[in-house]
Amino acid sequence: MTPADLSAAIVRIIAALQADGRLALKDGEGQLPAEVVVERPKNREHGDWATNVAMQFAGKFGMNPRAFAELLSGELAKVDGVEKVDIAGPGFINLFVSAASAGELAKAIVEADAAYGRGTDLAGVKLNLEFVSANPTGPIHMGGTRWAAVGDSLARVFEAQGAQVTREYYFNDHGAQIDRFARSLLARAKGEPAPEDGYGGAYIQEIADRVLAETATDILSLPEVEAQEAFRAAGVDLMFAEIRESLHDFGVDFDVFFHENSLYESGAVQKAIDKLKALGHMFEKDGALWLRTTTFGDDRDRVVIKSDGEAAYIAGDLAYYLDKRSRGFDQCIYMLGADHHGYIQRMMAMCAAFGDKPNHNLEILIGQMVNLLRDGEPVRMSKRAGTVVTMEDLVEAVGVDAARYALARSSINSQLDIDLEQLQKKTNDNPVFYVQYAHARTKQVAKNAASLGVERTEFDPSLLEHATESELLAKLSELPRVVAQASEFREPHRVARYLEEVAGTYHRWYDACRVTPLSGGQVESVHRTRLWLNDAAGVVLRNGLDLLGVSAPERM
RNA sequence: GCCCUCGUAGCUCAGUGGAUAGAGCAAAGGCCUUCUAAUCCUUUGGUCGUAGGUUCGAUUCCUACCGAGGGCGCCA
Repeated sequence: MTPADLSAAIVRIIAALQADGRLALKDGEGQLPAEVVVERPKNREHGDWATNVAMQFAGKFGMNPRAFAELLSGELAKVDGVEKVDIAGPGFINLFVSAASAGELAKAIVEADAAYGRGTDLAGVKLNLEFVSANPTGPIHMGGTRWAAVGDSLARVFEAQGAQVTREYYFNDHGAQIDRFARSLLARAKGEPAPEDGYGGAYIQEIADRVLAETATDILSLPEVEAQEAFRAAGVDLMFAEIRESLHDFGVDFDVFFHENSLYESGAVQKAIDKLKALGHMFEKDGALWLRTTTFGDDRDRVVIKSDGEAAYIAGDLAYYLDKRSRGFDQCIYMLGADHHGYIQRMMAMCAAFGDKPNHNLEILIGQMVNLLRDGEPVRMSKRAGTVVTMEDLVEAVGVDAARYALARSSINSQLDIDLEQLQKKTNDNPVFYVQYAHARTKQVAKNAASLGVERTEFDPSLLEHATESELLAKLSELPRVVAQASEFREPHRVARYLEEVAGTYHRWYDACRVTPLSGGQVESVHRTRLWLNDAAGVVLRNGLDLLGVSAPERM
């Protein structure tokens, strides 16, 4: 009996009561949702599970919540595995299930193994998830690192719901930003200081040196313009290779690296503009070509082709969106930093102008900034001074697992403070180790069990009657719902928070219940049965860590 | 001025209408001749920014205000 089972039972009961006329929806009330919320009550004395379904739906049937609860509870009490049903307060229905029916879950999880926690909410959906997308002017900084961790984890969560996900990285290697990068390389190669608006830092020196070493011609003897172009071309390649390598080492591999320029070279930008013209959403003014985004809720119209004939940034976005759609993606999700929140309206307007559905075909997730601290003091970062803390710096300081976990365990709506000093000094206090240790413990317990002859040769769930076993089973039952919610709300941090709860519940169980008998003791049914529960906890911890891209070590 | 996000324990953060608001860290104390003590247990710690409103019920939804960060280009 899991909460999902109980929820389904309640839905069935309501349908049956409607069928035999004991319940009737009031006029004007639509149909009821397919599932009802069954949760662990905060106070365990209230029961194993509780639902507020009576308070929510009684009105729709023209009843008061208590009476509705009475009607439901009579039927619920007949459900197999339900031991007792209480009604409390304004109409809470509190359910008590037998240890045997609750314990069945342990075996089910072990047998489902990697499939436990997966769902079908997004079965058959083709999703495009674009994240990081930093231009190759330097290494990935903390902001990009956060999106790499969160984005990849979100992709994994979507995949766990059956979606076919393409991880995509959009970049540009031309333009003002890149010019600054190229000028900085050139200046450094000549031994000059970084340009006023350029980039500093050791990586500029490294790239400049490598460009000089790996290029046959003597770049520095070329005319200024040609030299800069040589540094741009070679420097971008080297920088981008480094970025890809950093991401790969971070456990994030993109399916598509999309080059903005390809949209211009293929004529896709012109096609997108033509399409919008045909739809009547373009107009000319002051020598420029505009998209009338105000028709679709933007607060001002947007220039697509500037009066000097050059394309504005949004021109690429128009074509890029159409390209994604033409590749068969029903949903295109963009993860952007808070400094891009002003894009949302124009992007949604663009989506609507093409006749698509904003917030469905196009979805934008805005993530807040990462603040770096050192001993509680903000670290001032400057691209020019080269004091930017990068993905590699973070990984070097705390390792991939701790870095990904620290970045993925908080809501993207919140600014995140990362204190390098603290993470370096107190790695043992990092929550990721708490979770990983719990997983390692399940493995070592299983190993010890095997060596002492405790095997999963029998399973008697009625023996899982200790309070900590009830708690552990209840917690393990939540994984499918947590993953589904993480997917629905685009919030992978829910998985991390859940794992911390699982780890705590597991540790408490471990403290109270032994899988192997004390020395000299006989191996009994309860030991063999508990091994199933131990292994089930291991499966849940491993599956959850997988969703975060964090390793599940066998021992620590 | 307008727009977005945030404001919850000393710190970092969970909690998108339910019962007595949680975790980790920090502080104080307690358990290893028994499967991993990176675990566990106890204690201390709160005007959920402020003020209204919506309702059976609000940390959660609405409004205003205060505070923090970000954004309001024919830049990319």
